Amino acid sequence: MKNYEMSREEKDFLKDYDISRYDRPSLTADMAVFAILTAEDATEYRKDPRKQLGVLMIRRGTFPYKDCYALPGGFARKDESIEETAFRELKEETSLDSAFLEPFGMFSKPGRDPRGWIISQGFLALVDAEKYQIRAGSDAWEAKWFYIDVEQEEMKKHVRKDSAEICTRYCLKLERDGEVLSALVEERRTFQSHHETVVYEVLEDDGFAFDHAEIIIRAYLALRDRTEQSGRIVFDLMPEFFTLNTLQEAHEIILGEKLLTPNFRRKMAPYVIETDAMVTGAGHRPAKLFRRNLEAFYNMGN
Amino acid sequence: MKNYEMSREEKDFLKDYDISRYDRPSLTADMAVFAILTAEDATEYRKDPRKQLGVLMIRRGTFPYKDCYALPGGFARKDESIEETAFRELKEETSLDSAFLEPFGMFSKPGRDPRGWIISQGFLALVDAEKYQIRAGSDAWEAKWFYIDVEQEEMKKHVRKDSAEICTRYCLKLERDGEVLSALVEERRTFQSHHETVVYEVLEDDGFAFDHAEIIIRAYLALRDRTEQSGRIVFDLMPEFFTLNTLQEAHEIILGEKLLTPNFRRKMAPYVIETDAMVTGAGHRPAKLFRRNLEAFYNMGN
DNA sequence: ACAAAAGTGTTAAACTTACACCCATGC
DNA sequence: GCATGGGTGTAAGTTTAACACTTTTGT
Repeated sequence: MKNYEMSREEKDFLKDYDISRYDRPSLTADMAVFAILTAEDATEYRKDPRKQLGVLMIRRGTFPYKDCYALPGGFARKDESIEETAFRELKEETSLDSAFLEPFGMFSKPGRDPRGWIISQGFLALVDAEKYQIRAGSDAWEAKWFYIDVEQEEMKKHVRKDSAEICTRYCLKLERDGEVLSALVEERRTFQSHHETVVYEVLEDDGFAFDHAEIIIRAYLALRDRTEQSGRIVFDLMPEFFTLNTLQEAHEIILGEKLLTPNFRRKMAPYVIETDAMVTGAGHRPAKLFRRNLEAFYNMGN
Repeated sequence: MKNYEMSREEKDFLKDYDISRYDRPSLTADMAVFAILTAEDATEYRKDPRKQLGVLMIRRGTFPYKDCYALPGGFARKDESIEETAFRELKEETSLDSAFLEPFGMFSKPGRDPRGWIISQGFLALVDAEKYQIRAGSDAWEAKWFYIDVEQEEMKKHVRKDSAEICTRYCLKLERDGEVLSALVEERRTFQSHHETVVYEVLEDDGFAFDHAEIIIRAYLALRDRTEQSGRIVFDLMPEFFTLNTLQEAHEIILGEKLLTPNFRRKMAPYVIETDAMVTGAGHRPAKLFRRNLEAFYNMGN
């Protein structure tokens, strides 16, 4: 873009260029904000409170999907990139001003929004829930953490000579204060002449606005994928100082399986630095607090 | 979406809803189509022709960026998803009707297109070049394979107490029939309070339309990443029957390094099936032809 | 014969997995 | 004392990396 000189002719062309001749979509950013929440169970003697994955939802105060829950998000402006839209809207709607944000998918199925042609860039966002107390909603909206639970069910494998289809159903359930949202999302993974296409479809939906049930499932799968791959992403759910067991818990919650502590610690050792601080008063041996080892993060790439 | 019943009130709201009140971008899909090309060197006695990574470019016949080269791509229509746009445009502009297509990024920097607010979904596309002979262009455009070469230069690491920045410069060079396009793209990877943001900037540009130099670099990096991770993606560059050495060559070209043959073969063994066919007449020992083992591909996920 | 590429076997080092075990605290 | 979570060591199994070597062709 630097060395390109526009000719007189080209300038004239652009002056007369009317972009509104063509149909255009509206563009939005939707953020799936995850955090590790402590369940509000009765805390038994000496027993640590159970933790769970949470996702941030906003109750819609206006049509369409009034009173349904939607992901935080909003319309892009002309003078900003879509990443800037995501940051701005996150701050406006939830007062979160710093978070890990990563695009994970574009949602553009015709008919996904009853207001018209509206496409959305989905962002995966991770925050430390303790640090950010979500401001309660104004008249227009109300932000609220839901506990999220995803049940995965392998449906069927159609295998033929030169193609195959694998269907998986994800049963999504959000819950908080007696309020329950649920949905059933099907994933069809098709292999044809050896390459793969993935399609998602919402089969049932109770309480979600737009196609946000699908967006949440795909954000959750993206989070799980990234956690399996490197585990680095999980640090974005942690506060500045944390115990290795908290970190392990976060991994276990996302992956949905127990990990072996000694192995987990060895794997994480390069990414953390021990501090002198301890967590005491928990009814059992105090835990050392660690912090991120920044060097390990940026030395990865070589 | 299934179980949601619209109220009378909501229907009225939508009837009066005028989406054109807000600014809207135009939406395009741009495809970085890669293939392994055989260099047109003089073929020496008994020596296999050198191969190289190629990318498909289209010479622009109209303003803006007339006579520059752009990625194949085009505007989205109201009644299709962005994936459908990508397939349709690829077919229209290059006659490629089957390819691996994967979204790898959204490009929405303000000012990236002089015609106005135009955003683009980038797709990585891989094809077997031998199978698809690109049709020569009409008056409006001309599709052409370029040899692509990317030189990577680590610039600097600014490391401070709680943040770090790593700059890398990618020197992009496309070449074919004496025609040369080149660009210099800088990547700034910033670690702040332990999470990472990546920004790209085109520093120099000679012959590319729009921000397509950046799109090509990011597509290339996506391809390299996916190759490092699983290697499965490389099969999309292969014809139906191929030798293991061809496959290894493709890996080496993408990764930019030599691999050890015995190890490579062991790694690929589960994904390929031996056939009876052979490649003869090459002036050296004939090579067995293999084909993909479909089962291995879809069994990955469990 | 021999250059070029095709293809195999063998070993050491690195990493992963599994399990057994001890430690420190608050009630 | 003891339940609960915090924390370490060690051995077996698996994967990866490196290298040395044999085979088969066309001219």
